[in-house]
Amino acid sequence: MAATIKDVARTAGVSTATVSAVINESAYVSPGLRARVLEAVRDLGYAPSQAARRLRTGVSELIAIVVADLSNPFYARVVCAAEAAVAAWGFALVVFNSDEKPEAEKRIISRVRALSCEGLILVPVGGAISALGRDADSWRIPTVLLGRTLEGDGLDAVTIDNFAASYHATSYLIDLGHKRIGAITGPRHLSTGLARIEGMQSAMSAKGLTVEPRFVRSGDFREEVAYSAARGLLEQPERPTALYVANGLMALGVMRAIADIGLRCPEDVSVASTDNIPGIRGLRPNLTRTEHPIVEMVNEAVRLLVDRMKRGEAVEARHVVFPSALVVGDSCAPLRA
Amino acid sequence: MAATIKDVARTAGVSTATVSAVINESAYVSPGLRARVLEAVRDLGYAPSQAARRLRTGVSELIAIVVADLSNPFYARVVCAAEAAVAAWGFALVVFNSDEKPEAEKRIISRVRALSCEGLILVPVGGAISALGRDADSWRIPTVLLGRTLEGDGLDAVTIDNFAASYHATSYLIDLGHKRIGAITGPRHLSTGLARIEGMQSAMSAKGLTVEPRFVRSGDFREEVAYSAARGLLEQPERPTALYVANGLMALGVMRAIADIGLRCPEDVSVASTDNIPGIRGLRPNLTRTEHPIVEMVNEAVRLLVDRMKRGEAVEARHVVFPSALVVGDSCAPLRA
DNA sequence: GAAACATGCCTAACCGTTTCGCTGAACTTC
DNA sequence: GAAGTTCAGCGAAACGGTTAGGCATGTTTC
Repeated sequence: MAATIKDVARTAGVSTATVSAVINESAYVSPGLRARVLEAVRDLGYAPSQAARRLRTGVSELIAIVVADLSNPFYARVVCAAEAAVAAWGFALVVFNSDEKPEAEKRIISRVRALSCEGLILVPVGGAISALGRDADSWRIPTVLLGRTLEGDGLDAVTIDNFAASYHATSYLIDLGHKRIGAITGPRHLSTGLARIEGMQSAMSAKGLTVEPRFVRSGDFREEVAYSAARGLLEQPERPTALYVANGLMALGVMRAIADIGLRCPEDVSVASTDNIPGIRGLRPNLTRTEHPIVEMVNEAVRLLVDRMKRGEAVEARHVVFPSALVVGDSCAPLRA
Repeated sequence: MAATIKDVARTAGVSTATVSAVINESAYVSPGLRARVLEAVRDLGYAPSQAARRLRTGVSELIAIVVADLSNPFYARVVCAAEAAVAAWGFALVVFNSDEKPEAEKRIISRVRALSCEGLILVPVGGAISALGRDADSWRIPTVLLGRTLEGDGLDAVTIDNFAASYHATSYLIDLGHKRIGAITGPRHLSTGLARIEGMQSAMSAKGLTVEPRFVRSGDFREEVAYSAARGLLEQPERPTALYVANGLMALGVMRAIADIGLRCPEDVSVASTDNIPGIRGLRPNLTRTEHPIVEMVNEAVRLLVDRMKRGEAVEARHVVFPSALVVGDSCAPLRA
């Protein structure tokens, strides 16, 4: 078995209290003993049992993150950033994938509670609210929503301005002279999906244009469906001259579809999209897209979460919105007369 | 504070042992008492403390994964697959990123132990052995190595045949007539890095060719260094006509470098690489590469790990090697005379 | 020089479970 | 009806830490 504090105490010839004091630097210990203790710790490869410490002090050093689609490189980056952010606060990160399934999300959240995680970072898919427990008596794990919001939840949230992101990307296409602009959207039932649709439509009507339904296909934020949708869209007799794609993963599919059909980007069709995933920089042409400050978002989310963990339900729910920046590549060309 | 098992016992007028028996269904309890206990549980809103349970039973339902570079989409996929595999066995996954730093890896491993994770999936960077404790008396967490191996560790491992992968990719280039073949390699101190170098060299010498040192640059398996290395390599007065790149992330950088220099792939330079990351399919030209069966590998790793957790050190260390498949794209062209 | 205080470490109680061994009652068996 | 068997339920000892309180020392203060 692993070494315990008693083994260390015995080896160093001191009491467990002294070992504890050395480990936690919670009391003065003379240099001599201190050195002996540290040596014993090293020799035995001792690491304090988190379970015991938690039982006594009430702190588990676990924060859970539940993402909606771990196979999406965007969320993989989120997890990467979260691991770093959480580690900086002294926590370890438990990762779950709800795979966009509300039932899975519910199951996961009760599991998170059973594991006595101290906090929860949640990219919600919709099944969450009831699972989190809105009843007054049932205890809620401190939670921060990431990327997407829920209606009337009273939870802290960190998002980006999705409306502005798609508005800008679409405006950019319009300013290049495009009028027949199509879209591969995300699901309407997600706050991100909806806001990006609305942002695009707003940009269009602001310039007196309309979005033709036949130029719009709804995707699921994943690559394969977007690929087929793009093929369907672009193989019509009359096709849009530009496309707004609601996320990066779908943009990969769209670019592949364009190439497979034998069209050229940007000569035949301009493409702009939202969100940043690794691999998108490898695309040729270089995709014009709005990028999200993932690391900053996640850091802020963890900051809010840790604060909430400390202060409990006392504080009002906070909602931090990050701006996204338009990164101009060469996937968009002016409309040819 | 939350109710404890003692509160429940007192309320129901039974002992804590009985409450425990009811909760866990670990022993027969007469219907009458059982009902009283359940009622008390409901009234008090009692939920067992996982921490106490963990301390007592030693089961944490936690498996840790430590990857060498979480920002590499390849490992992000590994984590994704691991989450699913581990969940299927009833565990939750704690994710750590050693960021290719041996000291970080050491620190993380003692943390894994402190969290009383029951198993460890490790993509080692080298600092691991001592941290895992090779002394007979110090307790080792059940561990399976993934992707990379360590010398004489006696640990279970799941890898791919890196030698064969680079051998095949290189042979493919040679068969197209290329003779001046360059390489962007991984670090020699990693088993993957070394095996891929050796596989390439073997393929070359098997066909009577030699690898010219000036055509080789060593990378770090990341994009940026590979980008610069490729520029350096290809901007020489005399440049290689084909390039073997030791992983997918570096391939993204290389393709970007080729485009930025103004060369064309495959007309001016052919490229083949190893390993699969999402986003690589979006590349144009479509990259010729060897792909790894990530999901199968990870599933096998988890299977080995769970088995090891059950059987202890009794079993001999097992090493499972997966083959990789050459996926031919259009990033390689026959050498022009 | 005795009282008061500071220092440095130890002893032991406690956190909330699970679980082993035990008790006494009820039920068989001859 | 005494001895042996079951069996539901209990008491208490772990599990591995933290920490309040205590106890020898050594040092200051009048």
